[in-house]
Amino acid sequence: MDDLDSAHPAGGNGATPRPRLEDVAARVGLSTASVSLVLRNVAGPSERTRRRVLKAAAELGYRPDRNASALASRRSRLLGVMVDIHSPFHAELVEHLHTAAEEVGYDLVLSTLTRTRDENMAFETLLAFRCEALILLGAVSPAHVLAELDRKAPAISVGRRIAEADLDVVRTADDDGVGQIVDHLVALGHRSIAYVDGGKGAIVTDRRRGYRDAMRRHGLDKRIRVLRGDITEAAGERAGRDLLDSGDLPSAVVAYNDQCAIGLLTALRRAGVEVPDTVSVVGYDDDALSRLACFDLTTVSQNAEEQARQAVAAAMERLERGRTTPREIVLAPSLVVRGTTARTR
Amino acid sequence: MDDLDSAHPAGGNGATPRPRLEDVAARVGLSTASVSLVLRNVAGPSERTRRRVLKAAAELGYRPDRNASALASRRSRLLGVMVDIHSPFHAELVEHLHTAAEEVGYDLVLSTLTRTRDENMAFETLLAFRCEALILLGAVSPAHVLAELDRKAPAISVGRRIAEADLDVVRTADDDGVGQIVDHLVALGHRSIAYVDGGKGAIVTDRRRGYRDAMRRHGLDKRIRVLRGDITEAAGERAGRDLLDSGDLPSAVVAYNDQCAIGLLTALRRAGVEVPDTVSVVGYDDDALSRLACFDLTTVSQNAEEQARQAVAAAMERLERGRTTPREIVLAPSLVVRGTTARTR
DNA sequence: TGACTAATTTAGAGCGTTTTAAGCGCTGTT
DNA sequence: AACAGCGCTTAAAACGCTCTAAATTAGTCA
Repeated sequence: MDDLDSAHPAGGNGATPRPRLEDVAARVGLSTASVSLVLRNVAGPSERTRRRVLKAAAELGYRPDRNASALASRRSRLLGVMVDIHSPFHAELVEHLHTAAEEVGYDLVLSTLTRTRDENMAFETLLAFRCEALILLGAVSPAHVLAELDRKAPAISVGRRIAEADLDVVRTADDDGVGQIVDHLVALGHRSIAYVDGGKGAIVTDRRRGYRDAMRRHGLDKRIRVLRGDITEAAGERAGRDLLDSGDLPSAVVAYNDQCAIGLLTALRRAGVEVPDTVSVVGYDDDALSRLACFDLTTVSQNAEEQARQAVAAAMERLERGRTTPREIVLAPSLVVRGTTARTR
Repeated sequence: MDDLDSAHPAGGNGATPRPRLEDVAARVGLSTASVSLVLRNVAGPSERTRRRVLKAAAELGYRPDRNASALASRRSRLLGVMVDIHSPFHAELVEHLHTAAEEVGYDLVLSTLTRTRDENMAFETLLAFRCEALILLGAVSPAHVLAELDRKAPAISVGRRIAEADLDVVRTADDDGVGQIVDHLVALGHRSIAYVDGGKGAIVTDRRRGYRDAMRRHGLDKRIRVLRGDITEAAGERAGRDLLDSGDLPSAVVAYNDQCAIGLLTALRRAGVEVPDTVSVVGYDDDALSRLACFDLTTVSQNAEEQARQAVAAAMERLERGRTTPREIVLAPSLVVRGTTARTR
């Protein structure tokens, strides 16, 4: 609207074109092949050549073109990651995926789920980038869709159990996690421990089972008490009110996740119930909320770093060592004791 | 480790190679040029040809190769976005950037900031992908670094005022936002309104100025009261205690951001001060926290959607209409009234 | 010195697209 | 008769890199 109207298709500003391999080569009087070798750190070129090439490249501000090199080498060295950009847990996973991928010489392409972008779109995007393997965080697509995707590029599902999955899965043992919570509470002297359920899905089932099994293990079969709940704060509040109304307050409550636990906490405190003095509360996920000083929630961490490492490792096995039979990697979650659990009085 | 050890460089599983343009062309007995035209929806090919090509492409499951097409067309149709993946506000921006970019036929590449990836790395990554323009969310690099980057590819800084910036900037008027808060409080009858400061930086200055100016505008010069604070919950708690200790509780407190406001809220409530009955509290940012039922914080929204739209629009002006002189786009933030503000008694 | 080997270097053919310019068999106009 | 134009199609040359195979140079030893 302001200045020259000459079409600037891809320049923006009248920038000089980026230097190419050829420009670097011309500058040192070598072939592009040699320059390519030096820049990729391949054995061959002499020490003297290396130095000269590196110097020239630096002077020119040369920056290799991913596209061209991917095309020529038939390797994109890209790992596609599907994430829910609103999830703090995914954020942490991505952080560790980055470092794990970097260590093996790969770069990440992120494709986010939004209100208008579903999982299929994310898959399309990642495939269009010619990612060599796909890491799917919290994928909810049916098993056969994932299996089909896996046929186009090795896919690894992180964080979700998939029955009869025909692809790699990396996850933590949710039943074990809840088991650890119950153990912790029992060790603190609690016997009357209630559980607020999640909505539905594989994870929900696993965590509930973890609660039941642990209670039985401690001989507390009769004290098993599962309240209806969901993954939201609101559901936690409702469960809290239900508990208060019942007139039979347990000494500890375990919630399906942190959000729900926080709702629960709010409801209890509002009613004048001291946490953890009167009732202990535990969540699950160790999300950012639980760390806030005003909640300081005891919870279970899903061990993002280890899950990320394993996911990348699984991708490498498929990509570089040709593994074809799917694997399921189940990690142990770890209890994070904070301020909402205390010894019974 | 399990099966065949034949190298599978980029296949993973023994997948059939992806169909190319040539395969589609062969299937309908046309040249790749025609197929390319049809697939890109370029005028020329006849209706009959279009149908046949589309059918064949669908049957083969053809998916164009971004790399090859970027290389050939010298246009990547990619917008690079630098984000802090841990920021909920960035998450929202990204969501809207996606839809805005899609509308103009561009795709997004995300490069995230982590503990081990600084802004320079993010820039490198985005440039290596040959992004046509860069959208930087909350960039803190010095102005000259950003200006230099802008020379390599049109760059747009979102959310941060940059003095003497030699690149496009999209942001909201922070002083105006705080001004709106003060107006709201005054309208509710408040006169004694304190402000808890942030740490340091351009935004902090703007918001503090907004507070001061608004107080003066309402003839409340004498009531101006700025407390030391920071961007954390802990800082908010400290400020809350300072306020309580001072023995001179204002009827309303405005905090630099939501985190700080929540700390403040916690400190006040813990001390038995009713919010909003005795003291009103306001935050800034409208982040996910403020919406939680247990806080229900009155705050100011930065209008992510509009900022995202403007950022993409600015990029398009540079890319497709050749604008070269930098612009600064300042949007008005909007007050979100929730439950922590009330009429004075 | 020449023959032979080892160490470097490079020509050139792709990679899967886009794009330019030319070509198809016509009709219509000078 | 020459040729410009029609609506469509296509051959072939890029794009910036990698990689194979072959060429060149340097080094060693009799």
